[in-house]
Amino acid sequence: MITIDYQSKLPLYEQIADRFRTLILRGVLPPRQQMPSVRSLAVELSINPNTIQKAYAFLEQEGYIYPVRGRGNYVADVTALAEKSRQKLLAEAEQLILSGKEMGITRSEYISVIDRLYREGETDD
Amino acid sequence: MITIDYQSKLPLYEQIADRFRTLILRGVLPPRQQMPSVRSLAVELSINPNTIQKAYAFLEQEGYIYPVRGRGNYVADVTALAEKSRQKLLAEAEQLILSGKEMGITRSEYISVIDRLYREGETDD
Amino acid sequence: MITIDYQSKLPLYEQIADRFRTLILRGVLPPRQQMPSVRSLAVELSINPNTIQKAYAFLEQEGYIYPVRGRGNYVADVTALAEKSRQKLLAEAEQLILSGKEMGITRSEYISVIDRLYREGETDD
Amino acid sequence: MITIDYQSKLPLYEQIADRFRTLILRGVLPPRQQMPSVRSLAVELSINPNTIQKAYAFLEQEGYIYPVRGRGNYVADVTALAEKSRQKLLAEAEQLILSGKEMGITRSEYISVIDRLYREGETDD
DNA sequence: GTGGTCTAGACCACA
DNA sequence: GTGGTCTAGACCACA
Repeated sequence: MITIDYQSKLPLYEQIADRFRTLILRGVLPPRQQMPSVRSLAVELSINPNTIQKAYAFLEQEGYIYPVRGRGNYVADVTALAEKSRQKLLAEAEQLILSGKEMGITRSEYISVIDRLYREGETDD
Repeated sequence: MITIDYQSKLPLYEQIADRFRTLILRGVLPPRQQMPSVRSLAVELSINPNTIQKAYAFLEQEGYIYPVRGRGNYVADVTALAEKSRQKLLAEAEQLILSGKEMGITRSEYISVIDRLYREGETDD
Repeated sequence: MITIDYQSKLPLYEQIADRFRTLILRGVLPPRQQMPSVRSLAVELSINPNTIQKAYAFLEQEGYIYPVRGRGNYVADVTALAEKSRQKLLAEAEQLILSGKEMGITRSEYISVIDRLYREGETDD
Repeated sequence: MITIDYQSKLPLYEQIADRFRTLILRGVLPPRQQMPSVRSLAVELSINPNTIQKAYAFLEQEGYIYPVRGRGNYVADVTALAEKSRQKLLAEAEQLILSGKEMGITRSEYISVIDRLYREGETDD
């Protein structure tokens, strides 16, 4: 479920938090589901429990999970967060596309990238 | 020409290198133009010459600038680098768009963003 | 393992990087082995940690070592680099031999040097 | 006769001295021939006369040229130097070949390089 | 404990 | 004046 890339420039705790954010936003981990315990995950990934703790602290602070005294952490209801995350992605894409425009990437190039990514038999639109 | 954001998580030398990369790729700093001297820029930005030095070392290593003994650093011919940078931007955009797709952003949403950014009287395509 | 020549014209960081390159290419430092920490090596060689840092930064950039967050630097798998290094040595030898030819060194002189160096009971060929 | 490579890591004065050493050792500039004047060469190469001066100072100190008060610099008789230079080249080649041996370059590889370089219709041996 | 960033400041080679 | 190297030392993030 969680994989660590030791070559990555991202710190471990951020990699872990990122991964959980995605899993939660996509509903793979649904609301009210229990998160793996800090210790079990630390063992599973062979990393320091402090690092897991730090990732969970961020997730809690952002509203992705909530702790239950003596029982562990649980996935929160993230409907609001999902919308916020969507907006953030769109804003980032806009920035990137603008940079590309300045580097000479044309409208058609972007359109064809989008068409390619949205093809594959799906009808997201 | 160069501004420093002390709030940013990016190290100073990287901010400086990033900024110069953009200026060079966009042709604001054309090939063979002399770069500001390490010391003058250090004074101008009120940061340590070592930090400028480090930024310049990266730019040199990446092929954006070249040193001339006893005279300073000069902007290199970056046609090849520009193409590489374009590819990188497209790849990043692809990643971002894919994430957006997973978060429920539709094809039309992306298309309308692109249309908006490419309108403005220009005919890049 | 590492020695510094203060008479040399080569900067310290380059001497250190050179030495490690050799040790790694020859397999004395095998892949995945931990490198001495920046600080311990600085103490051992009585030079500034920044200088070691610089040497390590080069080695990393060249692919000889890789950093692991919070744990230190480790020797990379350098099979590809070894081949590249071999090619470089051959090219340098070619240049040198050509210069020698121009200075009147004969084919037999070179052959006898090679025979002497490759004798010693070994059968590299 | 002399070309400057501004990309080279070698300082200009060393490039110039190197080039003259080669020309003198090969007899292109024979003993007692006058060297180009410092000023004329500086103009021709568009570099600072101090740099030429420095190159000539090294050449004089090594015995390749000698100054005649009020008349300029002249090529010295370099028979002895040629032998010394030959020895140096052989020693360097030996070092390089040894390194190559350690990197797995075989005797045959070296032999074939030498054969290739000494073929070309010449009979240096 | 590990590396990464940065400052202040010195000293040097080169042109 | 130009960059390059190095020291001493501080401070920080990460594991």
